[in-house]
Amino acid sequence: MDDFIEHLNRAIKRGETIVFSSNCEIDYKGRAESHLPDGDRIILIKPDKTLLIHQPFGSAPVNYMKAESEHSFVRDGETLYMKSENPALKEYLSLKINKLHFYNTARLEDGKRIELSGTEREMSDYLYDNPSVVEEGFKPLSREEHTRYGFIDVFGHDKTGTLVVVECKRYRADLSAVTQLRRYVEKIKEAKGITACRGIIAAPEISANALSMLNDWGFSFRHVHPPNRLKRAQGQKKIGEY
Amino acid sequence: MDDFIEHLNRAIKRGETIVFSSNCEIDYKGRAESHLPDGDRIILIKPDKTLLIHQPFGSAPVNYMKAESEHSFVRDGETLYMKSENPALKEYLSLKINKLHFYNTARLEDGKRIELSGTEREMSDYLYDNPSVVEEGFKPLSREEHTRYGFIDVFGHDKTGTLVVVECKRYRADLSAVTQLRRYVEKIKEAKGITACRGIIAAPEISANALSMLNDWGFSFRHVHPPNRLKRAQGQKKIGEY
DNA sequence: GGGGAGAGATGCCGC
DNA sequence: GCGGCATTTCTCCCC
Repeated sequence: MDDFIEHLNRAIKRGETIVFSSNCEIDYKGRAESHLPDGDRIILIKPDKTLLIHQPFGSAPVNYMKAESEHSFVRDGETLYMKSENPALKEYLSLKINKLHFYNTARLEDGKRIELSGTEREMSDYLYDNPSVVEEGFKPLSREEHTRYGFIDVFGHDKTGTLVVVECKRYRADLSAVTQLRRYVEKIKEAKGITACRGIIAAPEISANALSMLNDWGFSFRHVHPPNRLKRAQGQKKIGEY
Repeated sequence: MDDFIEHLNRAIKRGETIVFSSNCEIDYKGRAESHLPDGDRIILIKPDKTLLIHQPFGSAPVNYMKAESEHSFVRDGETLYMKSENPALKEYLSLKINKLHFYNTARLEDGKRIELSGTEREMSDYLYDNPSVVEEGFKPLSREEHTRYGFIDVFGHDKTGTLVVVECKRYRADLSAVTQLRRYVEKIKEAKGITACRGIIAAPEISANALSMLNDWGFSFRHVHPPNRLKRAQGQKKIGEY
């Protein structure tokens, strides 16, 4: 066991990535507090000292520690533990390893960042560049306009000169999207000292309750889909072509 | 390579958990669209057919597929791919494996669920059971009261009989917490046909802008910490005791 | 580092 | 399934 401990602690120090699977129990204390009784899990320690613990189901880690934490394998009698702490964040985690199923360490290198398309940001760019999609005669003035009470996706005026706030959602707009829009419209009215300012939600869908709230407050809904405009290298295979 | 493909495809079918590391390129198309150039990553396939792909930094997976997806290893000439699809969600992912660093498969069993303490729910329970923490003379009427415009954490009346809506936040309350509170207060006034209803944010902290907005609307802030009341088995070691 | 908001958010609970 | 919302949210961007 001591050789194993020594090997893994050295791998951590070297900045290697460590994956192992074990039957374990987990205690965590920090922003919240948790206990997880024994079961089989996958544990991942990254070079940036992020720790992730996954159960064999679900997308989200059941426990984790943020980057810049400190991890070490220690023994207490015949029992093996992995202890993690992040003193700066006052977060602590203890993993009691009942049985080790497998482990691997490797020096991994990855300097690339994901290119993502179909975001809300692209949607507001699209509306800024194609204002008639919002409505005939719409003239955009700014994107991502920052106010002290939040920032506005697209801001402009309609064909009559009335100011318009557009809030984009890439999926279904909900109640909070409507209250968010309302907050911006009120703030614009206050800041400009005017009483007329329209509000528009631009999204592919809106929930029934959100639509009803939207109508109550005199705002309107515009059916818009987020664009997909990911540029791929010439000749590269597209998904589904295999 | 064919033996490897056969081995992993069988492991998937058997409901084993698969972890491997490789230099790879990733394309995804579904709710959004993404491309990630070559780099070293960790890939995890769970028995519930969740797929997670991690770069050697950060907490969140760079790409993933939800549970109930279909995964298979295939070769195209001398190149190895892992393809995933979720027809129901119209999501597709392709992983081109340039070099395999290591892999493991194992049958993992875990029926336990995490016990978590320090949540907002516990905080509203605490205020419901200890109303004087909200303010002297506060009488709670309900918790998690569901309205068509959202549900209210704690609802009651003060010592003068005026209705009170309490919105809890386990960490720092922000602008959206205040607009959320406002939505409830307005809805209560409308539903009950009254003009007097107070609003209180109960949280350990509140941002300066949120506090200013809170004051603008005549609401108030109550400094409250979320309780930590995780019950541990008698005699079990607490964290930090090692 | 705080503030504000999006996310391919995920997960939970209620209807 | 949708709806509404918390999350040890995480991540990004801007001040």
